[in-house]
Amino acid sequence: MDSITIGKVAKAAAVGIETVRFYEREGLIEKPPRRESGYREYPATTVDRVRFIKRTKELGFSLKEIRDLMALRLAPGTTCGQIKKRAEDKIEDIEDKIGSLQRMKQALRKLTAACGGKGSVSLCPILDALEDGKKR
Amino acid sequence: MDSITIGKVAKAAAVGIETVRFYEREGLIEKPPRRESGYREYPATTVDRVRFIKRTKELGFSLKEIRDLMALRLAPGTTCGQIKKRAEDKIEDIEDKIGSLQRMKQALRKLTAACGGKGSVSLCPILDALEDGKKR
DNA sequence: CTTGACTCCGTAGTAAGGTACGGCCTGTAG
DNA sequence: CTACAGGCCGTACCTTACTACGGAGTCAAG
Repeated sequence: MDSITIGKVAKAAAVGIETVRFYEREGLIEKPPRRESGYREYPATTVDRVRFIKRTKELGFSLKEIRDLMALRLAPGTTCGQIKKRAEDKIEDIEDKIGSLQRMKQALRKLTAACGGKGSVSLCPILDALEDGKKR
Repeated sequence: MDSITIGKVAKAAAVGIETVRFYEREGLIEKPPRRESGYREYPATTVDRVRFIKRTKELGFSLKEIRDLMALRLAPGTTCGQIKKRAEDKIEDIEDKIGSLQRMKQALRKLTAACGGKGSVSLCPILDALEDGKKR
């Protein structure tokens, strides 16, 4: 008897019970067999699967991408290179996001640099610059 | 007669009409006076306001933060320094996000470096590492 | 005057990733 | 045997920032 209940899975993987049920609904984990009572009976490996999801999510993959990744793992003929490609694509995604954030930061830096911080809002160069568009 | 309809505001600010109505509902722009027919009559300055929202959003502020910012602008006694503080706080937010993304990227880099890209998925060091937790 | 573009409103849906609720049934320790 | 913890289900709700829809009334050009 190595089957465990949903509560144990959740606890072991450090997620909520509702999250496990949610992942099941979303097709991220297999529908487990049930007891007579309807209770889910998970194999111990489900914990690993949930942890996999959790870690992969932390690397910036969406649940959809994770589902794809797992399907890929099961598909016959998938090579390691295909997985690597996903990871490399994700690195690019992340780099794009970083670039975008850095541009935001630069723009904000310029604004704060222009603002001495003194005086009333009506003269604030930050608000001024944001509102520009036509006047001034 | 310098009042304009919602369509003109939307077009001039390059947003959808629904967006303008949405901003009104959300308290980001004033409720404009109406014609007999119910049509909104915007002062031309509304375009600047919508543009302000748009630009500020592009710098990473949420609509809620933008609402606060605008309230601050109207509040008596607000200093330019308070606005500057918001901008500086936002820079910090952004830096945090960048840091988090950089950590993700590093982790992904390590994974892809470990993977030659050859062989079947069952041996993929990427999937392996993500699943670890206990086995291996 | 007619036509077609514009606007009105309220409600609902979208994506993402869960979280919560309520009412009921089950499992188990003491 | 009795609590009480744990699990079941379906549905609704959360956040953010919109976007869409339907059916109606209105405006302006020709």
